[in-house]
Amino acid sequence: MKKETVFSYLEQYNLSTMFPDRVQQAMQLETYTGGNRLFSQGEKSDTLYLLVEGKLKVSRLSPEGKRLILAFKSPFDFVGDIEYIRKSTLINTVEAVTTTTVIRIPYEALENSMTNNTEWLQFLLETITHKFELKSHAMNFSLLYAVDVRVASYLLAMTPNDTTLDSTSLVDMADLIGTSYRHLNRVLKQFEGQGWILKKRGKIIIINRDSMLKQFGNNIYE
Amino acid sequence: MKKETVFSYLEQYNLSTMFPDRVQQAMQLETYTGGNRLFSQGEKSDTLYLLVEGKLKVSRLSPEGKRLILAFKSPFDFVGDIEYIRKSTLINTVEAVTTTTVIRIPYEALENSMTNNTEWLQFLLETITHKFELKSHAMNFSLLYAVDVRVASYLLAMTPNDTTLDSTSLVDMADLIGTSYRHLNRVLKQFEGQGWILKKRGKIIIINRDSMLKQFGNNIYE
DNA sequence: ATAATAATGGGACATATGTCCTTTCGGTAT
DNA sequence: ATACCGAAAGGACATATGTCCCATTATTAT
Repeated sequence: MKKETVFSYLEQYNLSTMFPDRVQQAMQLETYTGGNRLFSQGEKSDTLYLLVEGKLKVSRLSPEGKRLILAFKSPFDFVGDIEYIRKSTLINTVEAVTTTTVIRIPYEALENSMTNNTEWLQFLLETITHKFELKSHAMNFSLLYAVDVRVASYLLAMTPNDTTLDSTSLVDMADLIGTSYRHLNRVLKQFEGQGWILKKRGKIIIINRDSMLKQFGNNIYE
Repeated sequence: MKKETVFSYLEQYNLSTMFPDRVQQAMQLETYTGGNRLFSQGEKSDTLYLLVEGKLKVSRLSPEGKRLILAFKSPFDFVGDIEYIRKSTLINTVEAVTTTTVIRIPYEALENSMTNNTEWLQFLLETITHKFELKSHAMNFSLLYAVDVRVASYLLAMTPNDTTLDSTSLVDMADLIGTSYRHLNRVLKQFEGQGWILKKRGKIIIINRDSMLKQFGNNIYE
């Protein structure tokens, strides 16, 4: 793999012209291996993260100790942006799922040069608005549909090209969907009975995508 | 009641200096009586609304025809902001609950003068980030807690000072909480049995706020 | 290979919630 | 007052989902 730099990543996303040199110099690449935390909920926040390689898991522990997985993030997503704007402590816990590279952008570097940069503000606005819509959609979806629909939706969404879903523990999947591990298992068993999927030691293979789509309609993407 | 003007409302919220005269002149006050729609989901969007008097109900119909109530809005909330930024069609339906006054701000008026106004962009950013957090919180809440907790939370949140909740139809309340009318009734009955509330012709009177708080803890505000 | 251990799957039961439909109640017209 | 009507409440039942715990399968150490 070629040696990437902050600059080359920024170029890749057409962001290199938006940040003045001074700001770019404050950015640092950092790599986390699977399972490691970038930060934990409740901590003080001083860095904006731009995910450029790998996959992140955003979760949150309720006061009762129940874990909710709020999102999986893929490259070009930001984390820490909400906290940056609201100047609040970190709301969620974020950990690397696979080996992951992020660009760390200290809030401090942004405060001086960027708070009056309209291009940057517009960019942030679009980013966060998009996040809001995703969240809205997720919420509507989970209020509207029962677990089986959500499971199907998840499976279809996570395998746009491929047919095999791996590296996702079922426990995480349950926490993302917002159900219990037990019930997820029940639903998957049922899907297997329908001949839609195959379960094999954690991996799930979609063997009849069309039937699932037919059964659960177009709910996946709205 | 004194005759309010766009300007006087803007003053009231410290917004008068942010908008140049030209933009302020494009703004119009409009009043809707209870039950009337400001707009419906799917329509083309060309106006930003700033709610200054009254109460709005934001709802959405799923493809299957099930209605979700997404929020009640009170003065100083915006509607149409997401659509403004994303340049999308209207996502939700918004109607007046009580007699309601809004300031209509045509997107067109903003496009010329405001897209490079950093104060405005920062303001919007904060507004939408706040919306995101509210939505996040609502979603976590409904994934985490069962209907009874949500009902209690709703009751407590809607009566910060007062002890009586009226003018909210139970049907709407059910749709907001994300449950069926039938089940809401069941839960309210149970609350009545506990001596926490009294139901009387649609109105609900909280008669034992402390017990409810004790039972359902601090979940209401996080 | 065998035993020990951890991860995964599933049975049994309790409960929460939804659907459908009937009953009750308060208001209104006659 | 009586009869009627629509809204609100509630009964009965089916189903979805959660909890607890035991069985099964894979993984590791010996």
